[in-house]
Amino acid sequence: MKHPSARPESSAWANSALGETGLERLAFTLDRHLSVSDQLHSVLRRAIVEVRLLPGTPISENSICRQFSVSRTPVRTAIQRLAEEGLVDVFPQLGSFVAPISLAGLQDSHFIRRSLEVALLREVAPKWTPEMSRAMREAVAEQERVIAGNDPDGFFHADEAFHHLLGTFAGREGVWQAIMAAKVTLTRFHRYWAKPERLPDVIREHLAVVDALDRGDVAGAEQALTTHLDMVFVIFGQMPEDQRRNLSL
Amino acid sequence: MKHPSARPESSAWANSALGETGLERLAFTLDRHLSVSDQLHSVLRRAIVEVRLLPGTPISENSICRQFSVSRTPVRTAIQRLAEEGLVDVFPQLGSFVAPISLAGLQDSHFIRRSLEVALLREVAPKWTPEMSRAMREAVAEQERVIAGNDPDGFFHADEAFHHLLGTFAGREGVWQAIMAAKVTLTRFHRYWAKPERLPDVIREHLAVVDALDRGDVAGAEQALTTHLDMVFVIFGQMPEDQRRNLSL
DNA sequence: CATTTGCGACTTGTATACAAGCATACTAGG
DNA sequence: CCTAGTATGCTTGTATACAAGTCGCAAATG
Repeated sequence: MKHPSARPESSAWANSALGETGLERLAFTLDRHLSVSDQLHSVLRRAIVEVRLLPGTPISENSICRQFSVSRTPVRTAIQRLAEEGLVDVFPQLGSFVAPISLAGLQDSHFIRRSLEVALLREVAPKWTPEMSRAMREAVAEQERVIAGNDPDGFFHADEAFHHLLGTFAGREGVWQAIMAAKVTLTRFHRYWAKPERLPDVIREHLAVVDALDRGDVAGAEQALTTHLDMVFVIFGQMPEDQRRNLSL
Repeated sequence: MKHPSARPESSAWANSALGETGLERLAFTLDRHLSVSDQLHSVLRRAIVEVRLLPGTPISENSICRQFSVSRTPVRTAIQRLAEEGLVDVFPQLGSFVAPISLAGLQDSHFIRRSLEVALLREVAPKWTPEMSRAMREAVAEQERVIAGNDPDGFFHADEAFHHLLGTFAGREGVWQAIMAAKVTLTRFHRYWAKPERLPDVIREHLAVVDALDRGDVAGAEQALTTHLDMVFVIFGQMPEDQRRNLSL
């Protein structure tokens, strides 16, 4: 057995064959005045979440050392943090690999995210104010602007900002951070298989939530938010077989 | 300024004055065949969660090195993991300290835990079976047995087992693990200020949930679970002022 | 006497060397 | 040709040395 985890033999290995580890694109000059491990953690995390590093890609400590001209210690620190977040699987004496996007993980991630966001919504609804409505509609407007610019990175950011407002309005920033941590797997999936043609629907679904809140229709808002979030499974169902193989299911 | 965090000048410092760091009781011979960092992480985590190490206690890497006769590397690894879990605050060039139990953290921890457990309950209720009922009542019976034996450690374990069943019945083990991670702050609080006289009430509240589920009364079960979990704030309100000072509020 | 300045003992961050295990490729033998 | 054993290069885990920053106390200075 190669190693305990199911590792896709797909393009991840091809990538690692031609380049160093598929990280050669991560050109990033780091500031030696700040913590090296923090910067490495940030760079690697973004690369994994944005699926520029496919699931199963080997993460060689030494390769990263050579690439950034630092010692193994801060690299190890960064990888250990990623492992703690569930983004990297470490197999002693074998290697470290970008964690797979499992169906089970996706379901757990979705369940937690949906439960917590609905709970936030229920807290916010009774205190709903016109200012909140304006702020959320502004966030949606920002999304529309970004769609026009064809900027996927910007859209994900704007989408996150919209949902973040729920946490802000509820006065529970800590809960939002927990949501962010839990929905990482979900985010990776969306980044991996996002369809631009769905973006207008996202806009509509977001507006449906705000409309219901404006009407004071708590149940309707909850329903709208739930169906919006559950769309990920519709998207998943539309994913062709060969695309699924790059995930571990 | 000593360091950026609010550190209580309470018994934590007294402890660190007389002993090494208050860790001298952590007599624990570790197995050199297993990962040293894993074992240290486990030992320290238990000590913090069970509040044998009070909030604010300094965690000196070198002290732990001397105590267990290992190098700083695995000690650092363990502490970094604890920092990632929010159990330790690390201040570069200053020191590492057992994280305070803040009121905000307590509220977030409670909110997440309650939201997720209620969500699990809603999933389980429609598929409720007599076998599930029996399993939960057995868990409660175990708690009653442990109460008689005056074993606080055992009670917390049995209590956790009861709630764990919800995750098991829902078939969402990953969600339960997230709950476990989120409710750490809550657990620390309960361990710090648990009153034996409340234990019979816990039994009753648990049974109320099971009774409602047996009746097919989903709303009632949800209500029972919510009030049970919300009891932590009643307990908090009963805590005398001088006891609160050991927490950072 | 009050203030400041420098020394020393701590802290965490980083660099490097060594130990131990696993997978693969190669070689010798059947 | 096939198989078994070995050698080599990889991986992570651990140990140790050094760098850089912070705090506190003590001594020197105004």
